[in-house]
Order: sequence, then structure tokens, then C-alpha cells
Amino acid sequence: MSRPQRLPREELRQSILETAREILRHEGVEGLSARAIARRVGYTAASIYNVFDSMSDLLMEVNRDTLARIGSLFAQLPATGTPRDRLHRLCGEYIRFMQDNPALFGALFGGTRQREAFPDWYVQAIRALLGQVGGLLREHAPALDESQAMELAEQLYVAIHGTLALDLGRRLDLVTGQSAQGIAGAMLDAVLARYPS
Amino acid sequence: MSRPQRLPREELRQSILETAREILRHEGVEGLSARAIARRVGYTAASIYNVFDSMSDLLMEVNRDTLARIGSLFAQLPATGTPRDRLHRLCGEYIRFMQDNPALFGALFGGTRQREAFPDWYVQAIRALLGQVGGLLREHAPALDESQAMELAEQLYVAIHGTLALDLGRRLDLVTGQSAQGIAGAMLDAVLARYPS
DNA sequence: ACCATTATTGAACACCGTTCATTAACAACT
DNA sequence: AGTTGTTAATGAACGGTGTTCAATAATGGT
Repeated sequence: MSRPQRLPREELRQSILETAREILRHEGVEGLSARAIARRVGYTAASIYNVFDSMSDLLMEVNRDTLARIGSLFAQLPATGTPRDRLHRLCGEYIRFMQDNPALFGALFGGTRQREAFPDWYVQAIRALLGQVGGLLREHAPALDESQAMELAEQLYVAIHGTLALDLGRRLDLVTGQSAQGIAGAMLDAVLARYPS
Repeated sequence: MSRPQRLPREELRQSILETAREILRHEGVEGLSARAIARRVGYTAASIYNVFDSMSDLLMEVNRDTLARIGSLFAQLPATGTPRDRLHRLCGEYIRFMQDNPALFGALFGGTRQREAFPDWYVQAIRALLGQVGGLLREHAPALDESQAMELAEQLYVAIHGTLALDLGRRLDLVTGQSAQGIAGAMLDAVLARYPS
């Protein structure tokens, strides 16, 4: 078609995304830039913009992958033990994943995002994950109806998000000596304790 | 002493801080820069560095002021009603303050901070605020000893932090339709419900 | 009148995201 | 074979960032 076209479009696209994830893993969010990606991929910063509309669009694609990984992480959890056990396992694994990949957390929740435009798949992916929590809550307390369970799941998620935001921002020790896992577990138990087991 | 010295050191220092707070209030964190402050103060960006070691040091001083404001906000709360009422009031006012001053929240908790060096007054100020929550928790549930109450206070704070981090990052609606105040209230009640009133 | 002191600054450095006219290689048509 | 059109890739620029530092300029003291 063109100049060299050193890589087919889709291949370049995947290569950029993979490189972005690699930088995030090894250098953190602050090491990620269009120029840094381009350097590693063997292109120029401008070329990134032939494939993605903006850096924030590129990050969105990284987030899509992250949400998928969390989804399959949850899917692979053993379905053994009481609902309470399973909830502790699920929360624990979510926290562990984010602690292992702090920059992915930063990409998901960092920066002041543009309003009025979270893509639909983004919202759906999050609701699907929350739905699993809601389901387990209903197994624990069958008296809950679905919307009550979802409200609880949302509250629980928000609380755990606070733990991670402080922990990964290196400020949790400013507030407490407790570990992220400890705090999340305690809050989960606080929620569960209000309903018959 | 020198060139004009258009303002005595301390006066310039205060003027810089005041201007920084003003920018944060009106333009948000993304509008704050050494050059932006300097422009408004009538100096040059380089002059900021005669007074502060770095932008992050400057932000630390803004944070000192913020923590003091929160402290006096808490001090002015009416001491009427049950401990539960007072806790709801305190949490509610904290959330309202941050919602009214989102950039101050961003300054307190944004950016990946430098490890191993939170000044002592910073840690003390936070512990003092948490101590008030712990005190009210003990009034609500006298069976709690002080360290148990502090652990609970810390957990509650972390949960509320999650609410605010999502809300002010404009991502709360991605997770839930509930309001920040609603979620925080529900989590406070979840904590209180575990102990005799 | 001179000098030392020092607050202030302009200019630079190395980055950032983003845009765009130019370049270079190929496909297709004469 | 020669020409033209298409288009991937890029170099260079724009306006921004935090930060540093040598040069400047005004003052107080001698």
C-alpha cells in the first residue's frame, strides 16, 4: 500500500498494546508515553496516532484486557466452601491481582477521565464482575432480593477500592498498620454479619 | 537585600500558597503548575523554587492547610445526639468537604508519592482525625478497647476513601447508582451494627 | 565610590501529548 | 515503461510540564 508498512495494521496494533502493558508492568504508569512505546516498537510517536486516536484511547484498550483478565481470574476460582469462603477468596484474589499489577489499577482508575463517554463494553464488564459478587451474597443470604444484593456488592466493591487506592498509592500505612487484605476481609465480614448465614 | 525583593520572603510564600489554593479551587489539579502560579503572583516560575524545593513540597504545604481545615470542621460539629448520629454527621461532613473541594482531595491523595518520607506533622494530623472517629466508636460501643476502636475507625476511613476516590474521579456511576453519601452511610451502619448500641 | 550580597530572572534541558505537511514506496493504469 | 494515485511512516513543530543555573540588578555596608 504505502511506505514500508513494516507491519500489518492489526499486528502493529497488538504490538503497541503488548508493549504498553510491558512498560506498565516494568516501569509503572509514569514510564508510559507515546514516545516510549514507539521507541520499543521501532516506530515513531506519530505512528501511534495512526492506530489510536489518543493515549487515553490506547489506555482504554489496555483496560479492556485488564477487565477480561479479572473476569477469567474470577472464573477460575474454585467453587468450593461456603459462600462466605468464596467471597473472601474472590476479594482476596482481586486485591492480589491489583497488588501484582499496580499500574493496571492506575490505568483503570487514574487520571481525571472525560465525562459522558465510558464505552458500553466497559460498563458491561464491570457490571458482570459485580454481578458475581451479588450472586454470592444472595447465596450467603437468600433473603436478599437481587437489587439489595447488588447494592451490597457495590458498597463492598467501593470499600475494597478504597483499600487498593491507598495501598497502591503508597499511603495505606499513613492511615493504618493493617494490611490491605486484612481491611478488605474485615469489611466483607462486616457486610456479611448483618445478614443471616 | 537584593534585586527588588518585591515581597518579604514569608509574604511571598503565603501569596504563592494562597494562589495555589485558588487555582485548585477554580481550575482543578490539572490547572496547577509552577508557571501558572508564578503568572498570577507576578513572579517567574524559577522564583517559586527560591521558596519551595519542588512542586510536591508546595503541595505538601497545601495539604497541611487542608488537614487543618478538616480538623476545625470536625471541631465545629455539634456534639448533640447519639454517637451514631455524630458519626454520621462527621462522615457526611467529610464527604461534603471533599466534594466541595475535589482538587484538595486530589492534592492529598493524587500522584505516586515519594516513599519513606511523610513528614511527622502529616502523620500526626491524620492520626488525630482518626482518633476522633475512634472516640465516637467507643462511645457507641463501650465494650471496644482503644486499639479495637482505632482499627474499626481505620477500616471505616478506608471505605469512605474508596467512595470519594471513585466519586471525585467521576467513576462512581460506573460502579453504582448510589450516592457517595448513601454508600458511606450504609458502610458506617454496617460497622456499627456489629456492636451493641 | 566601591563592593559584596542576594532576590529575581531568562534561557535552557529533557520531557510530555498531539498535529500535520512531507516523504517514500508500492499498485494500478495508461 | 512511464506516470499517477494512494497511503504508511515520519520529522518537525506547538504549546505545555518540572526543574536548574548562570547572569543580572539593586541594595546595605564599608
